Amino acid sequence: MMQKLDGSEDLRVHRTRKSLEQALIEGTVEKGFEALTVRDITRRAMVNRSTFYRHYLDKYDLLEQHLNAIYQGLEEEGRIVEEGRYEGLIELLKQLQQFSNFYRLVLGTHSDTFLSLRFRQQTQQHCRAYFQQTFPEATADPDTLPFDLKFTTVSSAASSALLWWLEQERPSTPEQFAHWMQQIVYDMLVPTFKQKK
Amino acid sequence: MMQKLDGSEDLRVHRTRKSLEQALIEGTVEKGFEALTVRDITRRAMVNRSTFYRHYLDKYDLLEQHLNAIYQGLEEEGRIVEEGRYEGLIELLKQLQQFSNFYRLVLGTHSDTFLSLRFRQQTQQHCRAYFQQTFPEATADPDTLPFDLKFTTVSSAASSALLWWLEQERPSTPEQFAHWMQQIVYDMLVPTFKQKK
DNA sequence: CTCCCCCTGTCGCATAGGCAACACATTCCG
DNA sequence: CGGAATGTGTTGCCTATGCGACAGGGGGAG
Repeated sequence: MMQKLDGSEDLRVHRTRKSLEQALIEGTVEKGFEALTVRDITRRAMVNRSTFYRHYLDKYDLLEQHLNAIYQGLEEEGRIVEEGRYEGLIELLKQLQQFSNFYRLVLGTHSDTFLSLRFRQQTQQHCRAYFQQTFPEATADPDTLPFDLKFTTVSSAASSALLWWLEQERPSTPEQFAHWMQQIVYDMLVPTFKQKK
Repeated sequence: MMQKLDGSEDLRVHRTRKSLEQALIEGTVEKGFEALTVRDITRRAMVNRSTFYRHYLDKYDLLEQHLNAIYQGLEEEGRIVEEGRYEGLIELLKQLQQFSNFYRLVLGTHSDTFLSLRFRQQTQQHCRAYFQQTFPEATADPDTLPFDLKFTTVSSAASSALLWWLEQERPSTPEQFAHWMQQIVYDMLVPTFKQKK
């Protein structure tokens, strides 16, 4: 068996997954997510179809895992709220910007209902994890505003901000926008939690 | 042993070679061919360095094989001179156009001497093979203009035309330019060979 | 209805490619 | 000068991936 538990993957694995994600994005832009078949994806990625199934259950699973991966930088770099430290967020924005065609499809109002639903779920889930990690004390404390309430409003605001940014004609740089997002989130959180220190 | 002699490669082989060619092109554009190391190429291609050496002797070999591959469509599709049949040429032009940064470096007057020399050699070699195949009778016939003379002038003209096209600010479409090239080559060849029929 | 075509998942076997280590050359810096 | 750092080629072993075949499942046209 010998499961690899450390983060260092075999280079082949890394390359295969990246190719498939790339092919998913391009294919979705070209003919839409629902019309896209596993064969389409693997042909484009130059990966054998059987290999696809060694990594993913189906195209939905691929999408989900890809969206998960998008956020990992955020969690690793962390600490949006602290001074000037949001490299993770900037990485995320760069990824979104690079394939903005795709993510506009995923996020946008005209999107496939499945896709947009899934994306919002992912967004919320990751925001939740992030905030629980950043403010562990807030989760349990009954005196403050209910954690779930605060979390819901913040992640909703963040989603809207992202969507707004993606749909701009000439979007500002990831760095600039990251700064704005940081400010928004900061302003929302400070009144609730900051004074406790 | 069991050498694969048919054209159908293992998908992995195809993918690996494509990745390495792509990395060569991008790397050359970014930091120049001479400054580029094998490590650079393999890192960018997400291919292990040892795998590189299973396919190529060194970066020069990679370049040479890549340039060879570029022309294969020409030889397979063939028949530039015949009516409207130059799909191979169009494919070639599309490739050149897609990475015109790179090929301008390779072809251009300011290019690295090794690169430009190698490219011109390749061009001549493929032109020669092509013409020998298209006009097999001309090679031996002592009555016509010497084959080598004709071939030299034609391939030189073709190289200049290609370079001209690559250096245009707003180049015409591959289809349009292919048509022009066909006309040039046709006009050069017809007086010599066509009347023999 | 059947036939045909393309899709999905899954399998066993063959192999290309990853990894780690090697000797050796080179540059560069104290 | 000497050694750290980085590059080139090469090797042996292990494994992810390709290939081909399979059963099963829609749909579309006769």
